Amino acid sequence: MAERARTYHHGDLRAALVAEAAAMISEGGAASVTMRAIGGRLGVSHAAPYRHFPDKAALLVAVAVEGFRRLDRRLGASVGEAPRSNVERLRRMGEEYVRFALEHPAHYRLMWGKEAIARQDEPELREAAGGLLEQLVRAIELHQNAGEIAPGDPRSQAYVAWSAVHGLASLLIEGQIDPNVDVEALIRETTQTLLDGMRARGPAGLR
Amino acid sequence: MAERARTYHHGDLRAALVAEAAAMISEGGAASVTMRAIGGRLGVSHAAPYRHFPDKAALLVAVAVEGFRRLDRRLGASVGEAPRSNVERLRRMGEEYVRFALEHPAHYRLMWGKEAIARQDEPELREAAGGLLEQLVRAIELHQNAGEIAPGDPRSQAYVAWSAVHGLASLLIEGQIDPNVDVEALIRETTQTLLDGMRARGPAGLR
DNA sequence: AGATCATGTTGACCGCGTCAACATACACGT
DNA sequence: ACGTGTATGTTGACGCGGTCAACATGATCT
Repeated sequence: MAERARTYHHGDLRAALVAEAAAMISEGGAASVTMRAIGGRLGVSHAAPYRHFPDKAALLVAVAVEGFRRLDRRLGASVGEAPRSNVERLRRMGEEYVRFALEHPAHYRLMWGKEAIARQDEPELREAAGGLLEQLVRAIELHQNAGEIAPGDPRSQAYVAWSAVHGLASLLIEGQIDPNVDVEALIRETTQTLLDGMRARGPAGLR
Repeated sequence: MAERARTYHHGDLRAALVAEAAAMISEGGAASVTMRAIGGRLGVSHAAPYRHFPDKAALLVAVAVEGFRRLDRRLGASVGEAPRSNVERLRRMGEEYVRFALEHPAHYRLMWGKEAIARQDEPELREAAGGLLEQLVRAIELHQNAGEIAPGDPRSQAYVAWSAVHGLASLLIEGQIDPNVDVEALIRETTQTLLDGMRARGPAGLR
């Protein structure tokens, strides 16, 4: 981001808008992101963004989508180096998921701000979030085949796992967790409990 | 709510504001809650609310606090009728927690909207949310004493459990879960997996 | 070169949060 | 009963932010 700001036309305003919005979210929280401010920071008029996004919500959706993609890539990378047994993949994905949220709290929050975004349908958003789920499902299937976790619909198991890490991430981000607790330990305990629960059920059967 | 609207003074505007705001949130989502609109609906001027709350955030905090209290009471009630063994209490609390969120999505969302509320410190809010945690901790201790779940710091276990149900509630509310899945079944599977994970760990020990 | 479309700019509108100045009514000591 | 102070409401204004319409500029294609 160093070779423009020259003339009337910007070059690639759309991308710049998304990037700048993401940056502002990280710096000053979602409230600091204003159409006018973002335009100003890019040396462009307050209405320029409307040439690329129908409204603010659409811009935010784009930012959220980018967040999902980033998270997706990161989970993929974290799993690459993991041994493929002993639910190690799943564990790493879970831990990495929470860490991502902790590193980018405002961005993560935005990804979930249906209220703020309104567009719950936005196909792009659904798709981006769906990618995450897919990756989770694949990891679960892998562990299932290895007999490391209980058989069953991998999709619903994925939802369970997702719930656990998303919930923990939310609690941490929103400051609901006593600052004295050891966050890393809590993350480990959460994933461990989750994985224990997903391991083949005892003879008592399900339910 | 039927015997006022008579004169200059309202009687108990403060309470009415909180109630009305809560109602509007349920009806039209958080975005529909505006200081002016709420005043209008109560037959009062647009600035009247400022006699009771320093700003909008404060009003929303009050609404959120009320939500936490309601949820707290509800969990307490659900546990009352439960057998006190076999992690039944914990299971019911978890299921009831998620149901509450599903029944009052906008309200539930507000309770977590740090971004929307800003006041992360607000002692009242912390206290209300803390009450929930306390109740959870107590249930866990009870089951621990009965040897039904693993020993260990009940507080961190409570965070784990809270994470799971809060995460599931969020996913459901935000529409991240495939509408075709059986929600009730998913709730049961989530709590079951969680409880299985919390049950006394196998001989392999922790971690 | 000329026409056309995409991209920016300017200037306005409106709603919302908030504040200051003013109004009213209730409470309380006399 | 009677003032009078304080809590509670009202009015009007300000500024900000989202958005739109009208206009300007520049790239692109022939």
